[in-house]
Amino acid sequence: MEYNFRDIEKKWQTTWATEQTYHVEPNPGKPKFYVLNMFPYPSGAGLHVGHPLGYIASDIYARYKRSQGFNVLNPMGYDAYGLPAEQYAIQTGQHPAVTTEQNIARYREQLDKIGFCFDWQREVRTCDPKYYHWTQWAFARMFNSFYCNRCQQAKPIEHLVKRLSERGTEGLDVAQTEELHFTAEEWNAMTEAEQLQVLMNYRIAYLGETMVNWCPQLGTVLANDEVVDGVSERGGFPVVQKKMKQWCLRVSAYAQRLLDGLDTIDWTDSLKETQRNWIGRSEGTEMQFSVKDSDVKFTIFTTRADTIFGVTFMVLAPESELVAQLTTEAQKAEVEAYLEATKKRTERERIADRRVTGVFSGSYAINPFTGQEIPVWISDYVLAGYGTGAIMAVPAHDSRDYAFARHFNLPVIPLIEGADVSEESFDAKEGTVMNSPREGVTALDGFCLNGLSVKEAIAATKKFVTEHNLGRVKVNFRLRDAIFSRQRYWGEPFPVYYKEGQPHLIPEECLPLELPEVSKFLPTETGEPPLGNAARWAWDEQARCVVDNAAIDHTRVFPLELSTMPGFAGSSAYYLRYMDPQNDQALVSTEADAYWQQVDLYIGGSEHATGHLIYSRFWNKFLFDLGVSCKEEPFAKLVNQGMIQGRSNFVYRIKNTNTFVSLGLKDQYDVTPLHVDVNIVQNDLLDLEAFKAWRPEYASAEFILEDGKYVCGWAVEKMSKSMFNVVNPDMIVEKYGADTLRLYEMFLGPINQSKPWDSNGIDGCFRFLRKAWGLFYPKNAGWAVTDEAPTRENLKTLHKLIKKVTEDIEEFSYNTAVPAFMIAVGELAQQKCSSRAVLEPLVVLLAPFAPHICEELWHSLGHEGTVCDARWPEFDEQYLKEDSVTLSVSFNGKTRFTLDFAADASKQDIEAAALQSPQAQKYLEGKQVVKVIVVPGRIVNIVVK
RNA sequence: GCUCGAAUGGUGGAAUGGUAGACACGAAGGACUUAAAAUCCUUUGGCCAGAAAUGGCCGUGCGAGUUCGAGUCUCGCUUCGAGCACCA
Repeated sequence: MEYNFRDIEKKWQTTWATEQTYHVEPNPGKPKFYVLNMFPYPSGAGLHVGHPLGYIASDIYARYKRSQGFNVLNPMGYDAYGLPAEQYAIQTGQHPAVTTEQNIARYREQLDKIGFCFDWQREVRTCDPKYYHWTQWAFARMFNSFYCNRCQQAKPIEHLVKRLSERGTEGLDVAQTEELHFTAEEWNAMTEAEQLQVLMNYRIAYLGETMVNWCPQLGTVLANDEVVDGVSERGGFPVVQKKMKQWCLRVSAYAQRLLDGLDTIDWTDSLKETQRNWIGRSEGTEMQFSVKDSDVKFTIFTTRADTIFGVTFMVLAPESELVAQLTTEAQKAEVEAYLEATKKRTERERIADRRVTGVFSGSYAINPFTGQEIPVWISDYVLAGYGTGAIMAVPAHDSRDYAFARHFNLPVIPLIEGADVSEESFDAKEGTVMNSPREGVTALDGFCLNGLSVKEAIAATKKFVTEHNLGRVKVNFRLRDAIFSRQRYWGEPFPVYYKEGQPHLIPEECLPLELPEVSKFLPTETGEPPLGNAARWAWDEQARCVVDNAAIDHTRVFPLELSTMPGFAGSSAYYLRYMDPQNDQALVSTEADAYWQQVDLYIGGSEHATGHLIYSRFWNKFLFDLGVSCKEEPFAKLVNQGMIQGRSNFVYRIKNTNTFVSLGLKDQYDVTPLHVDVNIVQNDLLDLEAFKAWRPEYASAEFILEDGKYVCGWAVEKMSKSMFNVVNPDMIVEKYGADTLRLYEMFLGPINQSKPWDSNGIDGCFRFLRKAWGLFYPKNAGWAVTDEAPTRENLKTLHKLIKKVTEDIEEFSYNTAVPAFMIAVGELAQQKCSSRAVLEPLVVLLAPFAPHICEELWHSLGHEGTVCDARWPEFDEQYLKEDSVTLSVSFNGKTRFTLDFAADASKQDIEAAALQSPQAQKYLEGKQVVKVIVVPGRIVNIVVK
């Protein structure tokens, strides 16, 4: 019987769907295993062969775990909010919900064809009100929480309110936007609106006036990770800095926990490193400087407190509030001109053009250690958002300060013995300190660092600064709070309305607050976000429902928030929702969460390292603090699948003709390489007829062939329509079947490695499946499996395979597991094995990789149910033992010949036999044996002189 | 600039410090066939010697080192990829 993959795959996909084979429920009697893929954004282009790579890898693992007796949760859903659908809506007027729905249907159809064991009953969509109910709910909880630094935990805002009313900010150690100081009396004297305003300083979800990345073309703000090289990640439009009132999430409060948590999870080092970079912990010192002839004092942050004696100027960020305070009358005009000029430069220009710019403020700071006067400058190389927005500049030991000092002719004082600072600064934190203080300079309390190493000097300075109350030791993080508003339509609405200028939450029981219909998806004439076009977008506080805008009276009916949430909102806790997707009382029930706990295996791309993977860790930690999630980290193990790149093909057209020349001959002509659709090229040979039919202008094409063939050139590029190198999984499935596609995607290379899609090798996987099928249904014969006892050889092949496949799956080394199957099937075919005792375990082993064919064979073997529930075979060491072993014999490390020994031969026996073997005599002639190394089972190395 | 990772035939890629190139593709030759497709068999890192069996030498980006023995470990480079980047 032929291997008819079309019938087989259709049959089992239908059966799995109708019988809900992969639906799971918590089962306390069984250990759980939670496998998760990063859910896709359903784009209009559909899936290409790169998308399923991770899904197949996790599907194999899920099926394997199920076979091992685990209750496996393997859900799938859609990250359905996003810019492309909205941009498309703006262009076509099509409602994003409609296009999203269509795209999802297409994705589902494509996914179904590949035979995944997803539990579709648990599907979630971020744009579904039943889903975003809980996104809004989490936001509301963040709004109503603050972060206590002392207990390192989020707490209800009422606790803070109570404390403020009792003791004010005295001794308060909480995460905050800026350090406020007031007494209990002052707090109690505030109006409600004033109190609410103050609380914004502490809330985990807060409305903050911050510099944001504003993208005029997209009409929205973007998060830092959505801006790449100064342009928007989506669309590549310019991004400018703009001060706006925005919802923010106080992610920075969790910086230390986000950093520490990395040590507890099984992620790749490179990904952890990326997150460590992004969090950017830096331990340093804050020091206070007073200003000459002024009451103003300001604080700077430095990691090199030891260089205090080398400070020759101070620098303020242009946006710093100190600029106004420190600019003298004489410098005012110049400073203002400079501020104006910097404002105009976009971030991109600043990155592209790093010329040194700056202006003198006119003021002088006083070095607290020496009393020396130091000029205060303003320059955009100092960032307002990091540290205190002010620095002490030590040109001798900081390259940026050095560049600035050289440009404006400021003095450079070297502080490290032997450091040559005539050409460049000496930035390394090493060497022996000198000039600290210089001769003739007296330092406060006789403080002296000379002769110490840099490390010692840093420690000594920190101690001194703390003791003399000149500042404090401080840890700074680069991680910024996440900007959480987007001026877009297609996103989760905020459950917020504005009363007396202050945001108020709509009550939790009124959630979800559904996204309203709008007349158009563009910003309003007055520049408000698209939700400003909604006619019915106001909150009636008494009726507790959404009403027409016309009803707004600011006493009972109030306007609702017009921004929506960003893309990462919906994807931050979806793994929790999968545990309990239908629950309308809670994001996830305590029971469901207690059973499924956390994701055991998460598979997805590393491009989310500083976006989704940070946000969802933050989000989950917050929910952990609330007691909603029982685990602090959401994803115990993470495997990054590599990107599948495109493999483009080229034809070479002779210039000004319609003649195409084959690759090998192209150098003889003046040619233009042109992309050609990879789907009409096979093994780099062009299908000439298909090419002529591909485009009208090629209908009359002529060819110069080599050996009667047209050979195309190729290159690895991004998979994209414009390169004509997109390979669609449905086409592969149509031609070879899903099982072949699955095997081939795994066979292509290590899962975590980026690699080009090359359809050339796919035949090998198809042939393998046909061969495997042939063991059960040989050609020109019926069913071949018998109850015959397996031979020792059969069992050896089988157990070798069990061992290899089990190990490979555990290590995600699928690309080596597939060849193991090929070898085993080859061996069994040669052995003419028909024994059920061997073939049945083979089916179970192969099932995770090629579920359809294995399901069919499993049923042919007379079983019910699904092959995934069959017990995973265990290997038995005894079958792997050999009667004899072949050892290679080498002389001075160079292998010369092999010898067979009994499996239990002793080292001495092996050594003696090797030395006495006739083959060895040739190499021993005239030589002296120095020593013999015997590694049992491996090698005999004879060292001769 | 800093951090992390990679480099092996024509191609994708295998190799607990122990016979480098598994397996697959491609290529060449052969069988079957009227023919083609499909299938099966053989060869396939390079160079040299030989009629052949076979034998020899060289080979894992480059240069050192450790070791009886290095693709694998250490150090120094080169190239490519990824992340961060005026973060004080």
